[in-house]
Amino acid sequence: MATIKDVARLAEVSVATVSRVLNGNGYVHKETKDRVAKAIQQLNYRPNDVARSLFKGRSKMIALFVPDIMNPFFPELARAVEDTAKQKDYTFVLCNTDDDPEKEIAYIDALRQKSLDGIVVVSSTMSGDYVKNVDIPVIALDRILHEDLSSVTVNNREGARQAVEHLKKQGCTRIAHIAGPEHISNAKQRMNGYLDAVQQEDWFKFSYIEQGEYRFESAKEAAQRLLERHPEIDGLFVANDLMGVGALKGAEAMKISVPEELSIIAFDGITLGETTTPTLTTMAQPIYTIGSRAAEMLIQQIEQSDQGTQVEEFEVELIERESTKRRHNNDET
Amino acid sequence: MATIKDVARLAEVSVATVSRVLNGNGYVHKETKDRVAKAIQQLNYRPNDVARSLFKGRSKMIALFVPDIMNPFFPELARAVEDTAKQKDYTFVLCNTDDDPEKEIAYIDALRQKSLDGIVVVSSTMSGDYVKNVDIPVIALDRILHEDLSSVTVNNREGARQAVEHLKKQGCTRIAHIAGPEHISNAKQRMNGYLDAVQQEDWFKFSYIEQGEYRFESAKEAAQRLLERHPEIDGLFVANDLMGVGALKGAEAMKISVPEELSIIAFDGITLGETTTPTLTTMAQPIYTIGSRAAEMLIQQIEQSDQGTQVEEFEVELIERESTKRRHNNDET
DNA sequence: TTGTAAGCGTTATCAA
DNA sequence: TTGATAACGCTTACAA
Repeated sequence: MATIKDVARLAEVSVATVSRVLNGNGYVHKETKDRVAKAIQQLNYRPNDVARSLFKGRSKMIALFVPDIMNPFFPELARAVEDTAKQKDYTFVLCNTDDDPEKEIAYIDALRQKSLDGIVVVSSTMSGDYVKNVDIPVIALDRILHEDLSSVTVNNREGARQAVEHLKKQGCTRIAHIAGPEHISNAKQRMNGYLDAVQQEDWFKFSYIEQGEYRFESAKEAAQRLLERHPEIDGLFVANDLMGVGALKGAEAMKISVPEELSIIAFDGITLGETTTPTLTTMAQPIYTIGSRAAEMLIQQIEQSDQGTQVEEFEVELIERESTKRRHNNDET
Repeated sequence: MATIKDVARLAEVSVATVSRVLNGNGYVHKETKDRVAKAIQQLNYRPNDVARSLFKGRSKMIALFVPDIMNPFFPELARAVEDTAKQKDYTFVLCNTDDDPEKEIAYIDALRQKSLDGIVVVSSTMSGDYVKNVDIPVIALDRILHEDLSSVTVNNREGARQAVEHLKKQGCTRIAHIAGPEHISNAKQRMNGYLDAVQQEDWFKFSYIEQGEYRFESAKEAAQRLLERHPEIDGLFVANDLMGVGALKGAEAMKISVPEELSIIAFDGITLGETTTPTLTTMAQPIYTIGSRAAEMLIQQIEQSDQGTQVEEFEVELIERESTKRRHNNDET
C-alpha cells in the first residue's frame, strides 16, 4: 500500500502538503493541489486510518450492543445502525452481550483500546453508574438504562394500553397479559399500560398476568398455564411478538382457535408475525427508524460533544392482522 | 488513559522493558517484572491497540459480509462468527452488502484502510478475480465464490436429493421444486440435487420448477403459480426455509392443506420453520458450526499465512416436522 | 503557499 | 538484563 510519503515524493512536495490537500486544510496552490491529486490517483493512495486514529484518538467506529442477534427483534435494529454508520463513514461493530454485565464491560474495555468512538446499547443489565463513567458517548436504545443517559425508545405504556383497548373494541371481555422480565424497562412499561387499561375492570385479577421472559418457549408455556387456569380468557395482550408467536402455539396446543375463541395482540412489529398462521396482530414499533435515529444521535454526540442528554420517544402503530377479530357478543358501533 | 510511558515512569524502567513484560518477550528480571506488573495494575493500564495496529499493520479485526442481516438465515451465522472472533480476541465488524458488488468493494476498501485482518464472505456477486487480489485472507461461507478460495459450505446437492427422497418415501408421486437464484452456487446445487432425484421419473417435467428468488413473497407467488398450473403436485421441495414458509402461505391461500394434500420440505433449518403452522420439515444445516468454522479458518490463515486453500463441506440433516406426512396411497415398508 | 519536525503509543533492533 | 531509539503513517504547529 502506498503511503503519504510515496505520494509526496511522486508529486514532489512535502507530506504536509499532501496532508493538506487530503483534508482540505490550510492553503495550497491550485497547481500543486492538482499535482498531488494526480499522484494520489496514480498510486491509488488511501490514507491509513490506523495512523489517523492514533493521532486523533478517534477511530470512526461505533458499536451496537444487543443481547443476542439471533433474537428476531434485533437484526432490523442492527441493519439500521449499520446503514447509518456507513452513511456517515463509520465502521460498525456488533457485540452480543447475552445480557451479561461482565461481557458488556469486557467489550467496552476491549473496544476502548481500539479508540472506539461511541456505543448504541440495548441492555437492561448494564449498571447505570458504570455507563455514566464510560468516557465516550453512549445511547440507550429500546430500553432505558439510566435517567440521564440519552435514549431512543417508543411509547411502550401508551402503546400497550392501546393494544388492550383494541382487544376491548373487538369485543374481548376477559383480557390477560403475558409479560416480559420486569427488570427490562419496556416490559415493565408495557405491563403498566396493560394495567392502565384493565385495572378498574371488575373482572380483572392479578392472576391474569403471566411471566413469559421475552422467550418463545416460555411464552408458549405461560399461555397454556393461563388458558388452563382461566378458560374464560378471550383476549391476550403479549408483551412482544416473539412471545406472541409462542402464545399462538400455546393456544394451538390446547386446541383453542385464534381468533375465533381467543384474540391475541402483541408488540414490536417484526416480520415473524407475518409468517405465522394466523398472522399476528401487533403494535408495531418503527424499528428501523429508532435504530437509525440512535445511530445519528450517537454520531452527533461524537462529533460535537457539547450536546446534553437527549431523550426521544417514537410512537407505535396498530397493525391488524388475523389473530384478532371482532367478537359477535359485542355489537357496538 | 495511561500510556506505556506512564507505566515506565512509575515502575522506574524504560518503555522497552514494559513492552517486554507486556508481550512476554525477551528477558526481564523477576523483580522488575513484578514492579512493572504493579505499575500496570495501579494505573489500570491497557495497551493502545491502535498504536499496536499501526506498528504491526494488523488490527485484530475481522469482518463478516452478508447480503442482509434481516434475512433470518444470517443472524445465526453472525452470532457464530462473532463468538469465535471474540474467543480469539478479535473484534467483529458486520457489513450488509445487499448483494451489491459495488458495496462489497467499497467495504473492502474502507476496511483495508483500518488494517482489517480478514473477511468471511457470504456472497454470490463478488467477482472471484477481485477476491483473489484482496491482500488479506478471505473465506467464502455458505456460497462458493471461486474455485481456489477457501470455503465452508454444506453438501447442498446431496442434501437436496435426500429431501426429495424423503418426500418420495412419504408417498409423494408428483414432486415440484421452488428454486433459488441460479447465480447463487448453493441454489444451483440444490436444484441439481432435486434433478438427481426426479429426472428419470416419467412424470417429471421442467415446468415443475419455479423460481422463488430466495424471498418469502416471491416464493409464495411461485407456489401459487405452480399449484395452479399443476394441481397434481403432492410434494414440494423448496430451496430454503424462508421460501418454504412462503410456499406454506401460498398453499394456505389456495386452500390446499399441508401436509394432507401437499407435503412441503425446505432447506436450512432456521428457527422460523418452528413457528409456522404447520411447522416446516427441513434439511437442516449446522448453521452455527459452519459460521464458527469459517471464522476459525480465517483466523488460522491470518495468524499463519502458510495455509493453502481449504475447502470444508458439512452435512445437512433431516428434521421432520409437520409439513410432511406419510401418504396413504403408498404403503411400502 | 510550502516545508520541517514533533508527536500520537506501540514494538523491535541494537548496543550496552 | 536493560535502555535508547527508529519506525509504523499520519496531522499540525511553527518556521520559512
